[in-house]
Amino acid sequence: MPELPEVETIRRELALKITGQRILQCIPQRKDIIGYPGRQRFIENVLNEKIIRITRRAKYLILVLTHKKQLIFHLRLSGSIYTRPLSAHRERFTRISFTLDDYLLFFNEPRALGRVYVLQKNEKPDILKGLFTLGYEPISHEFDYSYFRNSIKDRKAPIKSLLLDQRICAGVGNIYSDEALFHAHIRPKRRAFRITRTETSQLLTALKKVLNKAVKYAGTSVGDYTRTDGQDGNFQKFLYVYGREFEPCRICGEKVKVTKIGNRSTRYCPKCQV
DNA sequence: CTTGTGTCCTGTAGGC
DNA sequence: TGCCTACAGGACACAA
Repeated sequence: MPELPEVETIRRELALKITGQRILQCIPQRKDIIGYPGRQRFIENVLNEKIIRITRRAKYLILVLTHKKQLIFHLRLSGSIYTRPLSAHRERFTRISFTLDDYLLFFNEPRALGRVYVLQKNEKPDILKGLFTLGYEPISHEFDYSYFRNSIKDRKAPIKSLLLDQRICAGVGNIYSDEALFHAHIRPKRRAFRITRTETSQLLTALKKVLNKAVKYAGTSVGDYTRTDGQDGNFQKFLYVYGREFEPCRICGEKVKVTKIGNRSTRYCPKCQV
């Protein structure tokens, strides 16, 4: 499940290889992989453009092309992006591939929910409105106490749901929301308006710490995520609750519990988190 | 506007 | 062994 740290890791690794490369060919293997525009226009817009730089916004990976076009990937649940030698063959779950000057670029997505988009300069299609309504990223300096406090203080939704809300915490997903709540000693079902100022500040710190550390360790490899070279990330060694249901809490030994919040499985320690 | 629920999609794990 | 169901996950549509 690629969240901010995983996408950032992919961005860094990809940037070293494909910055400056030209897109010579593009082969969508599944019609629904292209989110915008239609298949024909997508291919026309991308062909023969050069990759100027690679950026990231929340969980969106953005290749900035010549003419200020943007080639945007969203990996959703199980997407991965790889470079391969030009001689390589497409893989089982390759949904779209690009031939560059020196590499093939594969977008693999077993669940087929990931999408790729290409935008002309200043284009903001409705289908990508998630990208244009993002809040601040918790690792940014704009994501400070007053921003966070104001975003949650009058809300009665469970705090976990607000951490997953991309309009508030851009880039946070299921792994890091559970981990941050653990480190802040807050139960995920707590109604946001019941979180005290002190706890808000603990949660803010925990979010920043967990995400920065996960970036440093090249993300968390559980399930489908691997890096662009096929190596695993390393943050899974530092998980306290995610993926540890029924195991003893690393702090107090209590059995880690799992529950559902808004259809999302959620792990927490009933003793460490209040 | 807010909140909660269902849907998309498909491989895999678990039950029988 | 093999079939069936539930589940995982992020984003979004939709209802109340």
